[in-house]
Amino acid sequence: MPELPEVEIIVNQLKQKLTGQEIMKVEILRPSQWKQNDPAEIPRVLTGKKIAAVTRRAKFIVVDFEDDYQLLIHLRMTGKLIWSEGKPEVDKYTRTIFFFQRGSCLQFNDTRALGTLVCLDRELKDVWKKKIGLEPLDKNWTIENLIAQIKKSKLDAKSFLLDQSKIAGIGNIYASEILFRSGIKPDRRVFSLSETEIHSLFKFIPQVLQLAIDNMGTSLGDGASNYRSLYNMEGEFQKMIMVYGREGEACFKCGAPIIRIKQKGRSSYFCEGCQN
DNA sequence: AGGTACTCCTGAAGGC
DNA sequence: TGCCTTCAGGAGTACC
Repeated sequence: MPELPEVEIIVNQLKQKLTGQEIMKVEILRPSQWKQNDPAEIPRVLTGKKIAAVTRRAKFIVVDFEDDYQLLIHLRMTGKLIWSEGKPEVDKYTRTIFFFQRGSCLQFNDTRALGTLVCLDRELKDVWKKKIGLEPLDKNWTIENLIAQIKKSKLDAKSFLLDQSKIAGIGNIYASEILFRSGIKPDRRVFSLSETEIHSLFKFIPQVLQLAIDNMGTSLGDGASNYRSLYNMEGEFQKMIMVYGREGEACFKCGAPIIRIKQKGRSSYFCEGCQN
């Protein structure tokens, strides 16, 4: 499942390929994944548009066009972007294909089809960004901003980390990994955290995410949800996972069995010995 | 307005 | 073997 590190890697690769490119054709094989738009209109709207920039905000891939239109791609669970210099290798999970100059193309594949694509006009572009919280790898990641978010929340630590309106980009894998390294149990209410614990979060949130980027992301799980880069490369960070998916196995730090609990229908993994 | 439950979707895995 | 149910997850929506 792509989270901030995986999306960051894909965006950095997309920048190289897409900046300055012009869309020649769009083929939509699964219209339902285009939100807020009439999918039938999309090929006409996007054809001829030139790409000015590709960026990331939270887990969104943001494609800005020279005419101020904006394309948002969210990979959710199983979305993948695949680059081809020639003809695309279409399979049953190919949902939309973007064709560019010189015969290259970008395929959006998505097994579970939960990913979303949105085309926004000049009025709607960037409006959605107001709902997104702090970017852990940006300049606005300060202890003051984090404390401000924590003080007004009644959420438990795990739900807090997953809430994109508070902190941007963390998903289920990195939430458990961050809390383990911070020594905080996932069901702790954030307002009960000590100053030291808040400082741990402040430090480990960007540290874990950056470490995952440096290790090319996390490729975990079954074939369908397994992350791959734009060029179909696996990540390495799964080798550095401490708790996620390790229920019943021994904690690498203290040897106690890793515990799994459910919070809001999602699994959280932690070590009872190492997290308070 | 912050927090919660439900919904979308499909392959894998488990039960009988 | 095969059919059935359950599970996995992010985020938008409706609702309190």
